Amino acid sequence: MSTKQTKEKQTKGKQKIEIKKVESYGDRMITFSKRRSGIFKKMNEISTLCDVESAFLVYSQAGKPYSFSHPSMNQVAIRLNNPSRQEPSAKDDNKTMPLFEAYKRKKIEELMKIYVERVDEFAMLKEMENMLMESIEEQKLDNMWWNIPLDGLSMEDLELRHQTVVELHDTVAQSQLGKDGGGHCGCDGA
Amino acid sequence: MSTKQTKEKQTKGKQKIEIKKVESYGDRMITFSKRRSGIFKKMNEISTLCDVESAFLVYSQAGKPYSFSHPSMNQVAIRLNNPSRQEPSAKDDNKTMPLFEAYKRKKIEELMKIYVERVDEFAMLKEMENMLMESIEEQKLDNMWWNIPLDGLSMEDLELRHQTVVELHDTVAQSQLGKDGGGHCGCDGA
DNA sequence: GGCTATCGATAATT
DNA sequence: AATTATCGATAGCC
Repeated sequence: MSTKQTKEKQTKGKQKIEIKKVESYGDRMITFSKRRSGIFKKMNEISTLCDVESAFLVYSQAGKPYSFSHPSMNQVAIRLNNPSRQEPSAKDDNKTMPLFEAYKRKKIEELMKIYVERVDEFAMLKEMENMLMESIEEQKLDNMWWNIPLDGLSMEDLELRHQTVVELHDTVAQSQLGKDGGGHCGCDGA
Repeated sequence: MSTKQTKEKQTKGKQKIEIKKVESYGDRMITFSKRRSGIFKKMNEISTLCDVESAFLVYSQAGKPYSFSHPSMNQVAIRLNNPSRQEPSAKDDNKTMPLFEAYKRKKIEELMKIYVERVDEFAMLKEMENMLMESIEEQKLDNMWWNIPLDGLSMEDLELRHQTVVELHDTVAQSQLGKDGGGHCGCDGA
């Protein structure tokens, strides 16, 4: 490596930046992507080095959740599917959306509550629940997912949850029709 | 760079380490403390630079939680979703709760993934779907609310959807069970 | 908790 | 996405 001569730098390298919102949408996405990776890596490192459980969540403006958790490394970045179409903030960056979103979520929460109650009446739910809990015993969830408040849930989350309820409902209903009802509730203990 | 060591360095500086559990308890605590600070800082930076919500949670082995969450509109959403604790003051210390909710939500994401898979394994969904469609054909299932993008929805639309869902499930429940909901399982805790 | 040398992360550039 | 040069984070020490 002795081609000294004109040591013109190819790049300025990393320059110091002010910590404030990156105005350019494209640059912001690039920064987000890179730093997200960096934080994932650091999360993994601190979890391993220090033998601790850790979780890291980022919600993009679109409500798209990225998450990391160490004890279950199988999913470094859970990405619930995204319509991936128009971007809400390429030019428009005001803060009215969050408020509206929050209000919508509240409404949806009410909706889900009633919805789930209806499904709950099918009563075979417990069977599913048991199967579920077996599958994820390590998670030690003391709350059923449908009892957990939906604050901040993205539309994608909601749709997925709803879809699951529908599927569950379908399955339960079929089992009741095709065979015996087995109409015991048994929804007591966790 | 060059392999000359004429000058005595005061320290060896940062040395490369293998990413595995730090065996010494004291060192592990130091590493934990330092890196935790570093991650907090990076979380704050990515939140500011990229205008996203973020949360970071670590449970030490002793079960002590350390958490970070970027403020901003998260508070608003939480408050809207918890009418019982509504307060105009933004000084509230409920920073931890949203974080816990976020952590739970992340767990739920994992759970849901497995859950959906399990339910899917039952594989009789399609058939039931058809029956469902027949039962409530008049409800126009192809307009089910979860298929409609909620972006520009008005509150009136939401109410309408809400009502539709309730009616839909009443109908389904009655057609399958021949009875309206009177008592249910008591699974719906707080 | 602070310091220093070095490693690792990343802004700028291709 | 890949490279480079620099900045920022931190291992080792006190």
